[in-house]
This record gives sequence, C-alpha cells and structure tokens, in this order.
Amino acid sequence: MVPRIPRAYPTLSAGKGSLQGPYGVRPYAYTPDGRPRAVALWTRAAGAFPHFRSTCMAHPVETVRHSLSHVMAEAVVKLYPGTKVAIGPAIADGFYYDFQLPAPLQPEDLPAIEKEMRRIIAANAAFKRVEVSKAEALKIFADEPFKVELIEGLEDGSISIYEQGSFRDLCRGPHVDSTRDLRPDSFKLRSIAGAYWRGDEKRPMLTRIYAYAFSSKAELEAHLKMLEEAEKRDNRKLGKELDLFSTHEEAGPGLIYWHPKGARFRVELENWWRDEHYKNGYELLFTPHIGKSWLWETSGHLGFYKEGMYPPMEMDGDKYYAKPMNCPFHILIYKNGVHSYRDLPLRWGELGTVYRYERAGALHGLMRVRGFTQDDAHIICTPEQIEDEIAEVLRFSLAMWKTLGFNEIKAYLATKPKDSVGEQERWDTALESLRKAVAKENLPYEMDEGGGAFYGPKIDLKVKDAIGREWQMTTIQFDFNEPERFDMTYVDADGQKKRPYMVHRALLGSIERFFGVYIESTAGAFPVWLSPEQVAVIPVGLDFADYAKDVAAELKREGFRASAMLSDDRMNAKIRNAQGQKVPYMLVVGAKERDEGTVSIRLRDGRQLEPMALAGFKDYLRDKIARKSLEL
RNA sequence: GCCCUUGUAGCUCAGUUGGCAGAGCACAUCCAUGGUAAGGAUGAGGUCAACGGUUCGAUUCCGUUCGAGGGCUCCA
Repeated sequence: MVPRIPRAYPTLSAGKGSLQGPYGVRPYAYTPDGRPRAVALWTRAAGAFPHFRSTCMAHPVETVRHSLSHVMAEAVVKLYPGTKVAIGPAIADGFYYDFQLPAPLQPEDLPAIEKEMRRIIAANAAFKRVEVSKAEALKIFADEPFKVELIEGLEDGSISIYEQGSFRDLCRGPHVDSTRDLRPDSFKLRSIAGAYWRGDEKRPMLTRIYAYAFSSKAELEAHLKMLEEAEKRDNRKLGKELDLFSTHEEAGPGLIYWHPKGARFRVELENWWRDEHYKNGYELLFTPHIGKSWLWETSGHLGFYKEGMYPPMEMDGDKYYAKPMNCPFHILIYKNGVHSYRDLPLRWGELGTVYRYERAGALHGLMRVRGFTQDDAHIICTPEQIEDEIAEVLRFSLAMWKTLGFNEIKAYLATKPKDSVGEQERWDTALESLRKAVAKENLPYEMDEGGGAFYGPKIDLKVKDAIGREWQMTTIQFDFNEPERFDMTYVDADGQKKRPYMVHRALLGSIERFFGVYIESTAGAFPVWLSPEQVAVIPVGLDFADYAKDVAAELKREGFRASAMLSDDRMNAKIRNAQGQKVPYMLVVGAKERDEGTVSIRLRDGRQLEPMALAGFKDYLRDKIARKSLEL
C-alpha cells in the first residue's frame, strides 16, 4: 500500500556513475567448462565492424570485468600484505572488489594499484581453473575468513578456484584465458567506498574499490566523457548557478527551498499539470499535511513503513503524523458518502506534499529529499472498468512525457510476489490489464516476476534523458490492501455493496525529483514555456535604455517573462550573462531597432534570427509558448 | 547510522615544514557610450564550520561535534 516513489537513481545502475552502459546488457552463454560460447564473439559495441583481434573480443565484457577484479585483488594483496579478500563481481560499468585492509586506503593510493595491475596484465599470466572438494577449499582458504564463510555455504563438488600469477580466488568463473586478454587502457579505478560484508550493516565494514572497465579504450573514454557531462549538469550545481533552489542544512537537510526562478518553473509546470488533469477526466483535491495515528494504523503504514515516517507530534492526547502518502486522505473523501457504480470511475488527483524520513547519507540534491510533492492520483473504479482505466492512465502519462520532450520510454511490469494480499483473481485481472495497456501503446517492456509490492502489481516507466541515462519516474500501482482495510465500497447495479479497485499513480513522480531530472536532462536550458526568464532586452548602449525598457514593459504587459538589462555593463557582458542564465531569447536593440520599432534576436544557443517588428516577435513567442515548443 | 573524502569571502578556489588571511567572479562607487559570450580603476566583504587540546603563538597539528561529497543494490 505504499507506492514507492521512484528512487533517486536510475535503478539499473547507481549513484554518481549512474549511467547505464551505453550498450545495455548483451546476451551470452557458457559452455559447461565455463568458457564463453561463440555467441559472444563480438559485442554490439563493435557493431558491424568487430575488431578481429580475437584476444580482446573473445570474451564478453562481463568476463573481462570479473577477471580484472581478480587482477585488482592480486595487486591489492601484494601491495598491502595482510589484506583479506571478500568478493569482486562485475557490475554495470565495471567491477568492484571488497577487501578488509590492514590500514585505511586513500584515493591517492589508487594510481599505485592501477600501476601494479598493469604490471600483472603485462606479465601475461594464465587463469587456471581447479575444481576442489569442500574440505580442500576450506584448507586452502583457511586464512581468508570471508572465503571460508562463502565456502561453508556451498555444496561439496561444486567448488572451483581460479588462479592467476600469485593470486588464488574462490570463484565460479568464467574468466579470460590469460591476463593478456585484458586491456591495460580500458579500465580505470574509480573510488573507494565502505560496504558492509554481504550488505548487512551488522557485519564488518569492508573497503570496496570501484572501477570502470570496458572492452575497448574508446568505450571507456566515451563513458568517462558521459560522466563528465553528467557532472556539468548536476542539479545541485545548476540549481545554484541558475538560482533555482537551495537547501538549508541548518533548517533541516533534505528540504527544498524554491527560489523565484525555480518557483516560476514549478508554477508553469503545475498549471499545465492541472489543466491536463481537468481535460482528461480528473478532479483535483487538497488534503491536510498531518493526520491522527489511527489513519496510519488502518492503512498499514505504521506497521510496514514506520521507519520511513517522521515521528509523531502530540496534540490533545492524540498522535499526529506528517503524511508519507496521500492515499488515506483521498480514501476519507471517498468514504464521506455512498457511491453508486454510476459514479465510477473516480479519478482524483492532488499535488500532495509528503514527508518521509530518508537516512542522512541518502539525501542528494533534488533527487532524494525528505519533503516532496507527489503528482499523485487515485483511480477508483469497478472491475469492469479497470482495463480501460489502466490503458487511459498509461496513455495520459506517455502524452505528458512526450510534451516534456522525453520520447524514449520503457515499461517494467512487476507481478505478484510470494507474500501478498488480495485474491488471485484480482491479481490476474490487474496484471492482464497492465499487460494489455502496455501492448496497446506498443511500449517496450520487461517483466519483473515477483517484483510487485505485496498489495498489488504495477507498471513503472523509465524515461531516457538527453545523455542516455534512464530514470524511473512514472509508477502505476494496484492496491488491493487499502480498499480492504478502509472498507471502501460502492453499490452495484444489483444493489450489493462491492469492493472497488483502487490504483495509485504518480506520473512525474515527485515534483522536486522531476525538476532535478529535468535540469540535468536539459542542462538548465528549459523550453521557453518553462523558462523562468523568457526574454532579456539588451540595449546596445545606455542611450537606448528607454527603448529597451519600453520593449520589456510591452512584453511583460502581455504576460511574457521579460526584463531589460540596464546595468552599466557593456553589451557583450550582458549577452554573456543572459546566455549563462540560459535565457532563451536576447533582444539586442540600438538606434536601428528603436527607429524602426524592431528587435534583433539572439538565441541562447548563439544563433540569430532575422530582425523583426516587435509585434512579429510577440506572435512568434506566443506561438512557441502555446505549442510548448521544445525548439526556440 | 557506517566507510572514505571534505568544510577558508555570496560563488569557485589558493594558502608553501605553525608566525597579522589571499585570488578570480559577484557586489558598491567612479570612469568609460558600446552592435552579438567578460572595458577599466577604486572599495567593501572572513572569529578560516563549531567546541576542546598541544604550543610563546593554531586556518595549519591532535580530538570531539555538526554539515557536505562519493559509496553502503550488483553476491564465489
């Protein structure tokens, strides 16, 4: 019953390196002895022009990454005697290895490890696979407590060891044949991080070294370049530079302050959101920010989600909680009266601000916050209506993403987990309606078997941003829990009380997080309809300040966001400033423009339009805004 | 919360084995009247995150606290 707001990071990959590998995951297979089969002879990365250098192409990149992790482990063990090794898998963009080190490692130590790795690679050591019994394995790794623990969990007869150079590791494989198959220029050690042994915070904290690794130097460089681009677009950086928002640790971390320019964006976005909802059959609600504890007991939040909630405040002997979700309030409105099947479906939306406790270390700019506004809605309908309703909400969502300029969208369909509530029949109809809706929209999708919440199946949509990263935004979730717990009913044609279906959906997800993603995808260069400042009027010299003022005033009168730049900076500096602020249109005016009543137009990307009459420019601007044009 | 890194002017950062605190941008004043990405001069601006310790002396060394950044999902 807790529709999870999309995580801060794209879920296929994470964190700062949150860029999905540009080529996705490649299918490959292994022969029984653990060698890659011929299917993986070349990578899609190499496309139609595979290198015929078999040594670098004979192994899938996952194998290369994993083998590199062994090489890194060898280097670390050699450089830091006494190191205990844990695990070192291949991951989305590279690999990591977890160690227990005799002394803390500094980032400055990484180059030395890299150097040692290159030496090992150059030494051309073969990877040898040996099968051993459990008893033998325990003996061999007697000095490695983490390996011992792993071995204890394994079945006898299935244990293999890989050895290269001076390093021996418990490993399922497969590996490349020899370190010569690894390219010294296609990996880079990335960072040092703490990680609990087996992800359990009660177990020892190990030191994890992350690395990027690819099949070729070109791919590594492309990846590093994308990371660099991502860093330039970082929402925290642009938020400061463009004066969009701030956070105030002294007043509470993870809470967003929207400055005038950010607020202008938000108001335009929300106005559009409301219009679209009214046009598409929704009614909008406003509900309180806090409610008594019985609400959250009934909904189940206090049972399942308490650690995600802000602690209660006491008032008149009652406990009030800040809402982590809007649904119980919407349900109260529903239950305020008796509903006939003729009233359904109800589509009730709210830009509802919720508060959730996120661990301090998880907070991140606009992406992961403690207070945020969901563009939430609940659809309450009869079983007969559910299929159409799901198809409709999906269509609506895709239309909104299209307007916002996101065209690459992928669906993830999550089905019933082991522990769940609700009758099987409901799960079946629900899943069927999700499946049909996705098919109707021709959306590429992946199944996530058993990945649904216990209270119902769902579709999540991931959108791809301008630099190829995927972000989970929209979520459409069935809820078989709350209608039951709150005893929601409607009266059917036969006069019987029946249980309605309820669907939670958030299209943009959270307004804060959407803003973050949008800032990063557009690099702060918003389309004109969302730009906080649409027009900067720049006089060539202060002699023309009056004309500049007149032009700006006339634009403002008609509702455009325009201002004249009248400081004593030179024109060049004003252009530079306006461009740096990503103002879409700069109107440069001097004697010629004043005398002819025209404006000379410079776009923020440096292009220039033919000078036009002010009236003509207004029409031009009006049209771009009305169409929500993505082009200037 | 835990691991590593980090905290100096509004912003971005420098600060050399401990000796009166620095730059660029932004801001203010003055000069400069200009045609598509930075004109010039002057000035103001800091209890060097906070607290404690070592020292004749701490922004600098040590400790604690608070905040920020990267991680803590990928399972031999």
